[in-house]
Amino acid sequence: MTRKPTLADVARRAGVSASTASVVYSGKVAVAETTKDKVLAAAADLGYAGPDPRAASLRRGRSGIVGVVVGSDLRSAFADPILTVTMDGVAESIASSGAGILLLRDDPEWGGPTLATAPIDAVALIGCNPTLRDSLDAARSRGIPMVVIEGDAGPDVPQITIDSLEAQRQLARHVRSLGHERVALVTLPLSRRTGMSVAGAAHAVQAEVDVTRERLEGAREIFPDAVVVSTARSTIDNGYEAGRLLFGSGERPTAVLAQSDMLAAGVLRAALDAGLRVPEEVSITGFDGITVDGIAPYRLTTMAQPALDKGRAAGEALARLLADEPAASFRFTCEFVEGNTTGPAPV
Amino acid sequence: MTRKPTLADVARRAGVSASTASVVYSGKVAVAETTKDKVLAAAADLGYAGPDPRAASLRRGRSGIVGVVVGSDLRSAFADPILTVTMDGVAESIASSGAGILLLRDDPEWGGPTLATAPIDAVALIGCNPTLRDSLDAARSRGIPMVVIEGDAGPDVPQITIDSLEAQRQLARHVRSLGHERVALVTLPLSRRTGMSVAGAAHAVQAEVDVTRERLEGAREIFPDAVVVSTARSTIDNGYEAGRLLFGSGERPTAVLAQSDMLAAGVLRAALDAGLRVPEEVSITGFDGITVDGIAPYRLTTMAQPALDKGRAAGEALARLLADEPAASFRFTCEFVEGNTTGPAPV
DNA sequence: TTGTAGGCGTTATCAG
DNA sequence: CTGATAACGCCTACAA
Repeated sequence: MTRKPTLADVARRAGVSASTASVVYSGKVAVAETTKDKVLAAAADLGYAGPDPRAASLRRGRSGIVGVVVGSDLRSAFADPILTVTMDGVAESIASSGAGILLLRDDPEWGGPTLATAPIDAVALIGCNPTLRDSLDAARSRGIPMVVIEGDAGPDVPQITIDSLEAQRQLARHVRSLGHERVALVTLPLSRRTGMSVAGAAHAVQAEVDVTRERLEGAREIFPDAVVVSTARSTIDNGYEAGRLLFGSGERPTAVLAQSDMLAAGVLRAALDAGLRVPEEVSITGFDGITVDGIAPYRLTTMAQPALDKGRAAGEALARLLADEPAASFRFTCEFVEGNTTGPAPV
Repeated sequence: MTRKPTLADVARRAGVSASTASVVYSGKVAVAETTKDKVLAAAADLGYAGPDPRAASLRRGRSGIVGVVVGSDLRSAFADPILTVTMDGVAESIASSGAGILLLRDDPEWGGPTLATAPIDAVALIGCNPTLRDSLDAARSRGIPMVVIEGDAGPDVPQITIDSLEAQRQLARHVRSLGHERVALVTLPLSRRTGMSVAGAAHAVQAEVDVTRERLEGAREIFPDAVVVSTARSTIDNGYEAGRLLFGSGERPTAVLAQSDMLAAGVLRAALDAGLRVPEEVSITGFDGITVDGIAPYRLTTMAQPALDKGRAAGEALARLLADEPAASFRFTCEFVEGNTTGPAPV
C-alpha cells in the first residue's frame, strides 16, 4: 500500500531521527548541512511535501487561522468597501505571524464552520449582531481571543471603533458654517433589517445599529429638526432613492448629510438628475472617505475613516491576546476631507 | 494547574469512557439519554466547550477548510463583483459539508498561509497567475484536490469556465444586426499588469489573460477592425476614461462593446457626459450581468454569466474530489440580456 | 449501548 | 548538533 509518506518515513529513509527531520523543516534549531541534505533528499525521493499542518497544529496548539465573522452572505458583505478594506488590514497584520483568514458567518442556519467548530486561534467580529451572542459564548468558553470591530461584545472584549459621533458632528458643523439650515439626513439602516423609510425629524428617530445611531446623534446635535430618510443598505442606488424622495417634494433641503459615501454618491446623482447644481444649489456630504467609483469629476466632502488601520489594530490586538498580553480597545478619529460637493447655502 | 479540560476529563468526571463521551458529541452512534445527560452535565461543570477541532482534524484527516486563492490584496480582489459572487457560490456549496473558506493569496511575498502550509482539504483557484505554478506543485504533491475557475492549471485539474468567446460573439452579432459598423472594444487588462492603452485595431491585439483574449476573439470575429482600448482594471472609472478617449476624438464609434459591466457603466457615463444620447447615438454593451450600482435608469445590454453557479460547480467538484470520485471540467454558457443601452445605429 | 486499545503526524523537551 | 521520549486531544474499530 502507498499511504502518504510521513516525517517518520523520511527520517527513517534518511537515517536520522524523527526529531531531527522535524527540525530540518521548522528551522528552529541549527542542523548540519549534510544532515539537512540527507533529509531533503529522502523527502524528495518519497515525495514528501512537508509536515502535515493538521498534525502540526494539534501539537503546537495553534492552527494559524483567524476567523473573521462577516454578517451575511459574502456578496453583500463584500459590497461594503469599508468592511473589505478593514479585512484587508486584519489580513495584513496577522499575515506577519503566518496566519490567514477563515470566513465565518453570523448566521445560525449556516452549515459552514462556526465559532464552536472551526480550528481558529482567534476571531475578529465585524459589526456583529445580537444573534451572535450564543456562539460568542462558545468562543469565550473555548478561550478563543476575540476582538470586535464597530460593535459590542460586552466588557473584556477589546473594541476597535471610530468616533462616528464626533466625525459626523464635524461635518454637520461644516455644513452649518456654510449657512445651511434646511438640512436632510440620509442614514444607514436603523436596524439590522429595515427597508427604506422616511423616518421623520432627527430628534425623534431611534437607531439600534451603533454606527447609525452615533452618526445620527452627531448630526442631530447641530440640526435637531433635520428630516431623516433611512435606507436599507449602503448603496448608491439606495442613496439615489433617498435623494429622489428629498428632491422630489416642494421643500427641498439645501444640504444633505449622508451617512456613507455610497449613499452620498446616490444622493448626488439624484440631485444632478433633478437638475440641481452641486454644490451651488445643494450641498452633499458623505462618510467613510472611500473612492466611490463613477462619480468623477465630483469628490465628496466627507470624513475619511482609517479602515485599514482599524483592521490592522484588530489584528494586532489579536496577536497580543494570543501572546497572553492584554489588549486594549481603541477608538480612531476620522479626518475631514473637503471635496467639491459642499458650498455656501443658496440665498 | 487549570489547563483546559479535555474530553478525557469530561469522561472521567461523568464516569464514562472517553469514547462514549466522544460519541455524545459526534452523534454518530446512539447513546442512552441518561449517559448523554451525565456527559453533558460533566462538560458544563468543567466548562468544556466541545471537541478541539485541531485534534479532530488530525484524527479525521480533514480540517473542514477549503482554500480559495484570490489574486492580490483582498480589497482589489473583492472589488470584482463576479469574483465575490463566485466565492459565495463556493462557500455555499461547501458549507453543506460543514467546510469554510480560507483566504489564500497568490503572492510569493505574502507572509500568510500558503498552499504548502495551510491546513486545507482542497483548494479553488480563481483566475490564477503563472506565478502560482510553484505552489501548485506543492498542493499537488500534498494530494490536495484542486479546481480552477477561469484559468488553467494543466490537465487533470478540473476547470470551471464560461464560454466567453461565444458570449461575446453573440453580443457582437446583436450589435451588428442593429446596423453598427463603427465599433470600439473596451477590454479588461491584456496582461496581469498593464496600464490603460489604446491598443489599436482588434485583429492586431494580443491578450495574455484568458478571459480577455476569449472575449476579444469573440468580438473580433464580427468586427475585425474595431478600435480597441484596453484598461488596467475592471472599474467604472477605468471605463469612463476609456469612454472619454473614444468619444473625445472626431471619429467616434456608434457602438462600444465593453468586456465587463463595470467598464460599460463607465463608458455609459462618459457618453452621457459627452452629451450623447444612449442608445440613440451610441450603443453600449457590457459583460457579466451584474447589477451595477448607480446607473439607473439604464440597464445594460449584456451577457449574464452564471457566477454563482460557477462557484457552486467548483465547490461540488471539490466535494467529489474529496470523496475520491472523478470531477470533470465544466463550461457554462451565458445568457443574453437586452437592456436599454443598445439600439439601431444612427443614420 | 459502552468500554478498550491504538494511533493520527508532529514537535517540545531534555539529555547526550 | 542529534536522538529518545512523550505528549497534543480525539476518534474508530472492535470487543464486551
